[in-house]
Amino acid sequence: MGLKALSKAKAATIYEVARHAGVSIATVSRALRDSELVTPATRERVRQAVEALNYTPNQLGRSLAEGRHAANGIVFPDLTGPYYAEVVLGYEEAASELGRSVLILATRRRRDAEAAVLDLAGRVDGLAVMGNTVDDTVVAAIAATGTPLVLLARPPIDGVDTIRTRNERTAAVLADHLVAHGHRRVVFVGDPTASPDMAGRHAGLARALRRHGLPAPDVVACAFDVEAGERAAGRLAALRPDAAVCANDEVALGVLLATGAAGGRVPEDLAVTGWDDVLAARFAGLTTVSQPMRALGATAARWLHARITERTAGPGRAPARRRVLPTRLVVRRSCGLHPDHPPGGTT
Amino acid sequence: MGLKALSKAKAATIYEVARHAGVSIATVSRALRDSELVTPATRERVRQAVEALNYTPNQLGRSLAEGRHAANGIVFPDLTGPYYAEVVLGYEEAASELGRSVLILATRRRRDAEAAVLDLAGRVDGLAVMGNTVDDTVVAAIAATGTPLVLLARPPIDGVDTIRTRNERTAAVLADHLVAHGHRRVVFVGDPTASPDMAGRHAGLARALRRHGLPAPDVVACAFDVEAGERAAGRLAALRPDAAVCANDEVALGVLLATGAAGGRVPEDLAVTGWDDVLAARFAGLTTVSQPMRALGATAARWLHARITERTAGPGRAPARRRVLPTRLVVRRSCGLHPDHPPGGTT
DNA sequence: GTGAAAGCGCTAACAC
DNA sequence: GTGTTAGCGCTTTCAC
Repeated sequence: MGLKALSKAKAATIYEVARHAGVSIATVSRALRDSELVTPATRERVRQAVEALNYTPNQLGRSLAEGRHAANGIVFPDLTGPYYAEVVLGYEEAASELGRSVLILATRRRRDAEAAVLDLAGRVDGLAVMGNTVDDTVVAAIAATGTPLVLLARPPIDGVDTIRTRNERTAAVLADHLVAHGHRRVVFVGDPTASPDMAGRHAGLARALRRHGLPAPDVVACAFDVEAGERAAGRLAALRPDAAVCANDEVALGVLLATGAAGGRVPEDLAVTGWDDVLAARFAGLTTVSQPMRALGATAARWLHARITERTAGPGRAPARRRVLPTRLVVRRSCGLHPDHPPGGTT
Repeated sequence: MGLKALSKAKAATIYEVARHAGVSIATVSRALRDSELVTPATRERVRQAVEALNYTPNQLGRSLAEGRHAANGIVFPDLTGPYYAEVVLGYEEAASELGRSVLILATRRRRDAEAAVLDLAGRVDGLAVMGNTVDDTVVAAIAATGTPLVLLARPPIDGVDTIRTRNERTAAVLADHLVAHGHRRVVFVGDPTASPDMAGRHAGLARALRRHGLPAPDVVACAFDVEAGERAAGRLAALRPDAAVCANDEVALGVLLATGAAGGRVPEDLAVTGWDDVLAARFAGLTTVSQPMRALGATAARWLHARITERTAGPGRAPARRRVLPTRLVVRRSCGLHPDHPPGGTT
């Protein structure tokens, strides 16, 4: 409404294209999509008008008329570290192959995560929600509106699809491995209450130790980054453990760093393991667990697509799906010296 | 149109809320936003109706009416490795603080990147486009529609805001450092033509070497991941260099791995440097360059916001902005042994 | 094959 | 303070 209205370039609309081409907006719309119902000559006129006016259809108008967003959302806590980035990447890749845009939302560092997620839900046809972001009431509210949802790495909710990665069982395998190395005093470094994944890792560890007749692991609570791991190392050392099973690789790398700085040797004085198999784990010789993060995201996108299309075309709603993706122990030298895994090996 | 229409939960609209609350849709709309223009009693009735119907406003309708998307887009090649993830994170954080959703688009592995970017442009109020994604004609076409744009890590285009990180100058500093270590035969591992960033790193290196009276660096072309670096190591060794300046950390880590596997020692037999300062660089003792990736993304989001708001409120269009963010050499042991930087130091 | 017109869900004048 | 109504840009019957 100011003076220099000219300076505000205004995107062309379908009306201007229609006028420029001497046809109706319906014809323009058809020429841009229906293909076969328009004369080649007309189509060409429209094409030229589009070109001349540098026209790009406004997706809002289109989506509103079509009753769909052609977009999916994904909610995750953060994007630091490769874990979430990989999941998002897998999701984006699969979604865009299915012709859908992707909206992202990081909840960490956000006071109004709940409102943001609800808002996001109003902008998409389907939504993936990761572990530690918003609580079940929010998820349930969204599900109740009919928006297809898939839960990633979090406990199932009635009627909602869920995909997780194997935590308990692989944690138990890891524990068996540590026990085979002769480690007896095992400590869990991380916060079992912070997310379902963490709870599962801790539970699997405890279960396996008990099976071996060993006491439950002490827990050194800490956040999930390298610095937290470094800080936790002191409290950890006070417990005089044989092995530190860390909640993820970042924490394990922090423990590695701090232990080295304090003159301790890994694995001779302390075995250390992580989770995720980030790139740095390879260079630190860290024993860890690799997860199919890309597949997690891609599966979510495909399931959502199925749900979205079944809403309009399908014979009704299929029952909620559940899937647990396998994880794999990656043995390197930080868990103890192996004859068959020479130190420095990078698997 | 099927039989079981019931099974297709339909999101409530503002009309149903209005009917349920016994008011008009305008009142509902106001109660949901205007605040002060509605009686507390009315507001409460509306609130209850919203709750009862589990109503979430459809953002399409809202945005169409308001003439804005309240969303920003960002286009990047990929999300593997921390580089882009960090940029995207910084962007998302800043954008969501400004009340905008974020749409992402990865162009790698996409045959129709151009169409996808144009489509994205129609879904947002502003768009950030990173280095190696689509070419200038696409960018120019979008700019011509009036959609605010900011270019990241790519050469400026007339009238479009651009933010880059310092490549040439820091590459020269790195080169000086290598020369000070006594290295004379320096090879660039990477593809200078692959992106503006890479071109700048190569150019800065060449310039500094020339200044020292040394020949221009040989180039071992390679892609940008660890495996590419490992494969490049053979061709690299054939050149018998003193130092390998790698295009990024992934490549450098690949060279490190392959050199070690072949029995070579770093830095005694070969100095190696990277770029980006990924987490693994710290554990590999890799000399590298750290970039303010988060700030890159955040700045982009803020500039876009300013452009978007000036479109409707401002006194006209401000001239295109340019910014180069500083980068910093991170010296570790892979570039040569320092008295003041003991091997194993992690800066 | 093409045009006219009715919405899609919402906001914002403009009345009352 | 609240209701009516005219769009926002597009798709899609329904006529011609």
